[in-house]
Amino acid sequence: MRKGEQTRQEIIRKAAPIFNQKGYAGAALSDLMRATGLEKGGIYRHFGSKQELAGDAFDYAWKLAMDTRFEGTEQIPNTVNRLKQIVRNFRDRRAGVVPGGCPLLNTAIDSDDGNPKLRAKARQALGSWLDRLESIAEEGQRRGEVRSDVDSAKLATLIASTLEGSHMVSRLQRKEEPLDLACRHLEEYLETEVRARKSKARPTSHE
Amino acid sequence: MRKGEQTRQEIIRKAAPIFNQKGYAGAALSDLMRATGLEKGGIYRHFGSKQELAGDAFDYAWKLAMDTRFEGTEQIPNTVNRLKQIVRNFRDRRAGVVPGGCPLLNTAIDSDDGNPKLRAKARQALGSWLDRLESIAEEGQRRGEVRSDVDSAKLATLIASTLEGSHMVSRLQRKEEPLDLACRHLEEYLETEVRARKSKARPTSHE
DNA sequence: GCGGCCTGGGACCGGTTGGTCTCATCTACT
DNA sequence: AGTAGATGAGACCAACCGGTCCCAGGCCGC
Repeated sequence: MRKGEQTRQEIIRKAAPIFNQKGYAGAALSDLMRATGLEKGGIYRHFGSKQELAGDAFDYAWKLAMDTRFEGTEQIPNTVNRLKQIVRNFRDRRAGVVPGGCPLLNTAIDSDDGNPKLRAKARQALGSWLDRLESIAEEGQRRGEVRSDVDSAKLATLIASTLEGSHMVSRLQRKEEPLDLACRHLEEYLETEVRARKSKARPTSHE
Repeated sequence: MRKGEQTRQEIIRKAAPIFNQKGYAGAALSDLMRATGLEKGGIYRHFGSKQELAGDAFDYAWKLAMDTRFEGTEQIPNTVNRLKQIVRNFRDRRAGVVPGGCPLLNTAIDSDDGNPKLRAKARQALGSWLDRLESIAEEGQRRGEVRSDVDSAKLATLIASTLEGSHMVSRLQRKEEPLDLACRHLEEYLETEVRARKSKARPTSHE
């Protein structure tokens, strides 16, 4: 049972960039065969359908993206600084991740009309991302680092939306500026509208 | 020569939603045949290839989107108010436009890897949008309605990025909130960081 | 090291793809 | 009204689509 699972993972790894770049309909079995070096039968031994493989490939790509975006942020003590670092990670650590841009953005657009299974996965992925951002903001409120009048869920949505939108623009223009701009905008917003004013709140130790 | 052109436009009109919803690879000739009520030969009489039709369909969809987004804004005298109305239009006037969401967003993602012709069209479309926003901001600066330290090009990019990103999130979640949230965020930003303070500047007549 | 199961190759399948071509018909100009 | 050119139907095409299946060979537990 070992070798098979190994091959399965390898197929997912090799297939993920294909789906991420060409979309579900655009990624032909022949593309996946070339990328994996396997024949059709070899692939279909491990997956019931193209759809199933696409789903697993998305999960793989998204996990990688999430890990990268949150990498090295857990140990940042101040929650606002942590959010700022997550924003910066989104901008800076795009290398190493699955080629083709953000899997969430790609899959959301690709599956928006006519692929409910993949759409559900994208939706769930967005949810997991928002939840993580939201819980950081909530933690910040409990610790007095984030203003109490901030709506954590809305803040999370605003951050994700802004990053994804500017990511799309950056990719279309093939320049960093739009994404960089959005990051700086978010950082300033976090600093001026989210971070609690220094007051009677317990002194916050900076990063 | 008249009837032919008429049919051609009709094909574009009917094809645009198909391409916008299913993407280039996902839109099959058979889909276009069903939508137009024409046989393959009837379609190919007017277009040299699927690609050419897709290009024309995108142009049509984008023109419609732009017209809708700027509808009724030209006559707003104050440029900051005009920008705010454009933001609100993006949120409110999505009905009537080509189904499937923003053609720019869809085509940008769809063509990002492997369809240079469509990608160029998307890029150009983004450019035309940014230019229009930018020139409004510049007009505002000339008239003292927009702060002189605002970078018009960056402002345009920030607005477009934020709207597109939240539009994607709204479509994925199938709820208005994220887009509405982003709009309010942009409106507040325009009000507090872009609009010139009331000072010695000539008194601005409000909408 | 033997035996059985797991694995992957590749022929094969019906359907569909984007695209071409021919020809009857319809349109529009004179 | 006559006619020449514009138009659209639909048969046809090779290539390719996602998917199935069987069998030879490799892997692994005994």
